[in-house]
Amino acid sequence: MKFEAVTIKDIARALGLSTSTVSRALRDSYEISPETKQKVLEYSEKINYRPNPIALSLKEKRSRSIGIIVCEIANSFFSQIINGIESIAYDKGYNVIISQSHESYEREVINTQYLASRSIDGLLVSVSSETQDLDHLKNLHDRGFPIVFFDRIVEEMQTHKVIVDNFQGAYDATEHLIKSGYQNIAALAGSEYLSITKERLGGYRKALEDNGRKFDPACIQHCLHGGMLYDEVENALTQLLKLKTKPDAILASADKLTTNCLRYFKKTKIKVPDDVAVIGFSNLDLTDLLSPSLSVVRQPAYEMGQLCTELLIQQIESKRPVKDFERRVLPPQLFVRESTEKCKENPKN
Amino acid sequence: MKFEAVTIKDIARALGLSTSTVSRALRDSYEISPETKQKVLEYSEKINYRPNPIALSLKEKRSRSIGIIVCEIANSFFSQIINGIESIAYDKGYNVIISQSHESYEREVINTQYLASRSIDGLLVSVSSETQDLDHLKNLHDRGFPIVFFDRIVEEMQTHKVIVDNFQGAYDATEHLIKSGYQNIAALAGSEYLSITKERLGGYRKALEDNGRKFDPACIQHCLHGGMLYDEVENALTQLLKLKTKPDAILASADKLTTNCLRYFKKTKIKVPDDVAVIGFSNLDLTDLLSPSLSVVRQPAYEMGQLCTELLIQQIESKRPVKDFERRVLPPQLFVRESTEKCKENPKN
DNA sequence: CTGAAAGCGCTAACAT
DNA sequence: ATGTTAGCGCTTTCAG
Repeated sequence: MKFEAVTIKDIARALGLSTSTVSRALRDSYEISPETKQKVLEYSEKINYRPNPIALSLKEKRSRSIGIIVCEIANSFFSQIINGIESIAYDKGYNVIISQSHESYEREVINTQYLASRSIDGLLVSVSSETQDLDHLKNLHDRGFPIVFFDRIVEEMQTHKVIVDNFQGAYDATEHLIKSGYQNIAALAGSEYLSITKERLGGYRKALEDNGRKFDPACIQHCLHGGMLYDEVENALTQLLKLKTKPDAILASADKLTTNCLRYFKKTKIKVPDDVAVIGFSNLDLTDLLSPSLSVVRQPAYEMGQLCTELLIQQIESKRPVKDFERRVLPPQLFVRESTEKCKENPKN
Repeated sequence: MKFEAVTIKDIARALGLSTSTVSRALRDSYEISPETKQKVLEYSEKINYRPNPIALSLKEKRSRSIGIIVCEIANSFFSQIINGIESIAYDKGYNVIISQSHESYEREVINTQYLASRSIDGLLVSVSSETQDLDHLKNLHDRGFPIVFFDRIVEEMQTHKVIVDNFQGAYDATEHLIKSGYQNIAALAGSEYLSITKERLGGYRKALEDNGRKFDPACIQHCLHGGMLYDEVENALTQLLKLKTKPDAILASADKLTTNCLRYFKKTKIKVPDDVAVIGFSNLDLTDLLSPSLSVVRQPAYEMGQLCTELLIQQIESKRPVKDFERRVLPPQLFVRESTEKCKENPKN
């Protein structure tokens, strides 16, 4: 069942004008007499005329839509990012087409190709946990297709990039743990391939070293699927808790890692923060409701979404090829709550 | 910076053929000789030819994209619904364009018009809390535009509708509270305009009456924004707690109502479930992590998304106008957890 | 000031 | 088996 819309031709026929006159009248061209304009405007208003954007796209060779590739929209951080993206996109007359990789490299490739073939004007990408090979993106990029990376970026490609200062976020969190008196701080990290993982572990390590602690790689466990699967988190934590120097604090470096970490501790009746403290990167809106309330490093997700969209649209609309790519680094925020508070018997040192 | 893609014309020129021959070869038409096909296929493979979907859309008068209108994607229920929608849409070669009303009627109207003008082939709608006037949707629907409602439906329009059995969900939750020994069960409800609110309150009332309790309208408070604003929830609860028969249990009828309700109790140091029990409609993935863990009525969101998308695409692709509209009602699931467990001193009766 | 015609990429009816 | 042409809706020269 097709939905037949009114066209410029219908207006022309009804008013005894040519399509070009109608077109010009609608765009308020100076070449059209006021009376004709008046007539055209009135009539198209009456029949509720709307230009066909597809015809426009064909002509202008642009679709006014942008694609987004994220791992999962059912994730606070990404849904907040998407809110930011949409707010700018709609303002500028673009619509957005969202696709999810579910942390699968294969799906990321398929989605990229699908989006690219759907005539989007540009792409906002946060790569999947599994992604190592970047040909699917490089191909597009090499042909001049606008791509902006956010959050999980890729150093090998020259594009705009928007991230949070992951190093600093992890540094602050780790230092907070140290200052609160925790001795053995382990890291529950995401995929080793991800930029964010490397950056966060970098900050973790530096904070330890700056505070005279020794950095031990054994205190790091990676979860390839970024904590999306409960089992990988359980395995990782089991490993960590088996260490000779048993951790008394965990730094979880992503949303799902953090929540699945809490889930594991709840399941195994390990008390937070009495037995082990937990701080995580998280944009959950509910961290205050958990019990104990959760200490987190929070990212300005909405702003990140806005910023990368602005950069992308700017590039799409730029007259000449963009050569100067920006790397915008936003500050994370540390929220200290109960999950990293030493119990009263052992006050902070 | 435009991104110039390869067209059928380039292939034709390179191979000394006409565009129609190339077009036919690509679509494997029987009229084309095997040799020509071979050549065309090879060459287009080589230069990585992709048909321009916009040109196709213009020709076929369909865009192979569907629009979604929801209040908020940063809401578990809706992000799960969207996952379900995407899974089917991508399978069938459609892409989805999501827009958020943020519970504002005005934005819903703007988004509807925007989407409609972007040549989508159909629309999946869950109306905003504020929506009463339906002209923006009726206009489209009257012109034969495919619309499917889900979750927050609208009785005045003859379309496919996919919902959960809200009446039953609320009935079960209320009965569970009664059976657990709670005496004064109040309802924290969403906007009075919404179908789901009416259905859920219907179930609440019936369960009370079936169990010999009297139904008191004073025990219901509505939040126009569905709990999106903390203040409206705080006000509503303050009212409820002032009642002469102070509630010992709350039935919250939506995700945000539930979480903001917990937030209020946490803030005011009201103990759940000792001072007051809480059960809510919620699709949060974290209800088990809350403390006390939260009893909920959960909706099969993913399946709802899949189902409404199937119905929509079926209607879009139907040869003749669809007259028989379906109303699919999926079962909700009750999960009993700690937030509605009477403390040990007063065991269940 | 207005109209005719071409063209965006593709398909299909109509030649040949 | 292949080519020519028209047309999808719209804008934009180019001609009056």
